[in-house]
Amino acid sequence: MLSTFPEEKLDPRVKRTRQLLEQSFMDVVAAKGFQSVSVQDITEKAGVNRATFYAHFPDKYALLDYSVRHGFRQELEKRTLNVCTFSMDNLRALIITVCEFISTASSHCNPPSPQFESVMETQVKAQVQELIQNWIQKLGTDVDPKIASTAASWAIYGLAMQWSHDKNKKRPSVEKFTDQVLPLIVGNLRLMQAA
Amino acid sequence: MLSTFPEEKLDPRVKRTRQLLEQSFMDVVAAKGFQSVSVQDITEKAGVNRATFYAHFPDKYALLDYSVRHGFRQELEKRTLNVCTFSMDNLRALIITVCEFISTASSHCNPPSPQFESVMETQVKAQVQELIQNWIQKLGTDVDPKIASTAASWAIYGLAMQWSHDKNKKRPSVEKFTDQVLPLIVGNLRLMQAA
DNA sequence: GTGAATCTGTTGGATAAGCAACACTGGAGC
DNA sequence: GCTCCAGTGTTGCTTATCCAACAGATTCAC
Repeated sequence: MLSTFPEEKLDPRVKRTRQLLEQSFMDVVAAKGFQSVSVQDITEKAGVNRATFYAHFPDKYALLDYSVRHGFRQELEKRTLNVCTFSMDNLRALIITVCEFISTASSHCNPPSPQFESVMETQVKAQVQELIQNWIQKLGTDVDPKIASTAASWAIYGLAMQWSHDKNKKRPSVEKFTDQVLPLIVGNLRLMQAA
Repeated sequence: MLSTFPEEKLDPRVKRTRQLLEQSFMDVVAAKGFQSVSVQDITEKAGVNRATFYAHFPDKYALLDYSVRHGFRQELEKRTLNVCTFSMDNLRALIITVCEFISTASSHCNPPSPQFESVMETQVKAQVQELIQNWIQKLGTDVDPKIASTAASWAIYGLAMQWSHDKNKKRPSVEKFTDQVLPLIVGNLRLMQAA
């Protein structure tokens, strides 16, 4: 469930440590790129013991996973998309969120890394799919939630990816782009009646 | 000694906790003033257990003490005044530092509190005195370091206080004010030959 | 005044984080 | 090939922090 948060009633020390590691991770990845970053770099900058890192994550890939998942979830929370039902506005907001997240996230990894991009794709798509599936289920239509949400999440991610990697100086704003592709996604969902 | 820092080789957890408490303390004092702030307010905002607070400070007054002392020391470090010898420029920088510290610090306590002002006066004067005494000793003049530094620190604090509480719209800039009072302080020190 | 509520310090036991070692791996330079 | 070096995981023990509970103290409403 996307709306359940097992990390709310957590030992403050744990929350603190994860937050320090996450922040440090983003900083140091922005500075050196993901590949050349070591666990030592991360823990040193975070002021956290290296052994403590391994008590939380098996390796730096797990931290990458966690950071992306957590970061995107926070973006959803910011716009309360994690606790809402389907509407045209919410779908629109979701697409914008994905576009902006991909755009800022990939610019925060220098040099860019395939690992990084891959993890981002997996995590973001999974959460988008889960969210949309939840929307559909609450609507109670005859559309298969699993199928439709999968199609939509892939489509959204693909489009967002294309937009965020568009180097053309005439690239439309997120809002313009989203309004352009919105009908397409709705078509995927076949939920016109609920808009 | 002002240039010794017993808090450098400290358990990271201790450093972290103090920093969290200090930051939280400043935030919450800015919001509610010093008097009406409770230890609970501070620890809650800091995400630190209340029992941990008492492991570091006997009460909120001790934290006030620590915060002011530490805050002013950091301002000195920023300008490397803690590791230098006497010069006209350094004395000038010191006076400016005191003016600005008093000014910003008292504006960060709403409503203003006599307790707060009193602690600030004690801590700042003590550090200024210690620093100037150190300067004089390294010069090796025939001026009594203790006497001269005491006079100077009181004078500087008094002047800085007057400047920072000056509500007149024609109040001079810190630099102008400092240049105006600088000869006066140098007179106190009788160190003209070293300028 | 009386009770309710809130804040204060303090305690004992549970748990996370720190630290200093260790053996191991993989790459760089020679 | 070889050594050297830097990074990786892992471990046993120490220490700081958390937590729930406690008995006063203070404040406030009534």
